[in-house]
Amino acid sequence: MEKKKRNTKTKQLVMSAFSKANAALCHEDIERQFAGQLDRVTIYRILQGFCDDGVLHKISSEGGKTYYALCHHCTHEQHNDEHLHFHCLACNRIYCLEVPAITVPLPPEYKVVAVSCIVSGYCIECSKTTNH
Amino acid sequence: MEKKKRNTKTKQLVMSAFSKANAALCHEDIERQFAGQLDRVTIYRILQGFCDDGVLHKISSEGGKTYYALCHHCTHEQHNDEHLHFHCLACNRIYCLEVPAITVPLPPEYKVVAVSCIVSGYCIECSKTTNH
DNA sequence: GTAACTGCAAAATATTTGCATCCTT
DNA sequence: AAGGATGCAAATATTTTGCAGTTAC
Repeated sequence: MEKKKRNTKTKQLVMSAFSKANAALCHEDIERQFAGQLDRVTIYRILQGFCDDGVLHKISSEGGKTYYALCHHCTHEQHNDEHLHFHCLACNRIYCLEVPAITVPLPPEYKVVAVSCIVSGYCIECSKTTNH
Repeated sequence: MEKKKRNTKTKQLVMSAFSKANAALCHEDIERQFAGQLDRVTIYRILQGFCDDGVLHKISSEGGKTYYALCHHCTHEQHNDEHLHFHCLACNRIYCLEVPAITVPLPPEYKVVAVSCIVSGYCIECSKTTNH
């Protein structure tokens, strides 16, 4: 039997950060944003809990850091993580790309379960304002 | 000016592990393989050094662990990390795929610098022997 | 001989666990 | 009231830094 989850003020705070951010956030981001307000350990647990609920999904950045992003297309049963992520090297934001999932041309003997993909470069806004 | 690197016995040991493995290895893998022989800190430094030299490249697995793999197509100047990696969920090996780099269909305003991609599933060997 | 490399100690970070208390339902 | 959630302390794990002794060149 699964634990019944509760809708606490603390969770709402964390969720609000994601709603506003419109980008993936890491533990450190949350901790900084709610410094003095939220305990470090609680944040770990809430982030993990949201992942278990299918509300957030984990993204391991190229640098090895773990980020979390809202799941817009995921359900509790099925994580739809096939979508790509973009990491802007200028503004350093990581967010989900709304492009169709890529298909990798592999020999048919392979059984593909998931594809995790991060494109890095310069996002639309940063391409305009910087000279990359 | 760049530091002159030396070809030490310790580095040769670590390199031999990669040559034999034919797969990506993490710090823990190396540490286990040479337990009592090599210092943990030395391994960290050698792995980082090999990356700086362009001999190894880093792979951040979906689980957030950092793996290292031999660069067969990379030079010191240019890391060719665009190639994909495969993570077998049965034998747990991570290795480079020899398939052409994927192209992600993004709006032209994006400037793409690199693509990091891990396909997970069941490799050819494990697809045969297990019933996935 | 010189400078890079190594190993040990220790510091700095990051993550997890236990438990008493608090708060949602 | 019951049980999940939180905060604090502490344990554990991971990575980095400093430094003295060692070794490749």
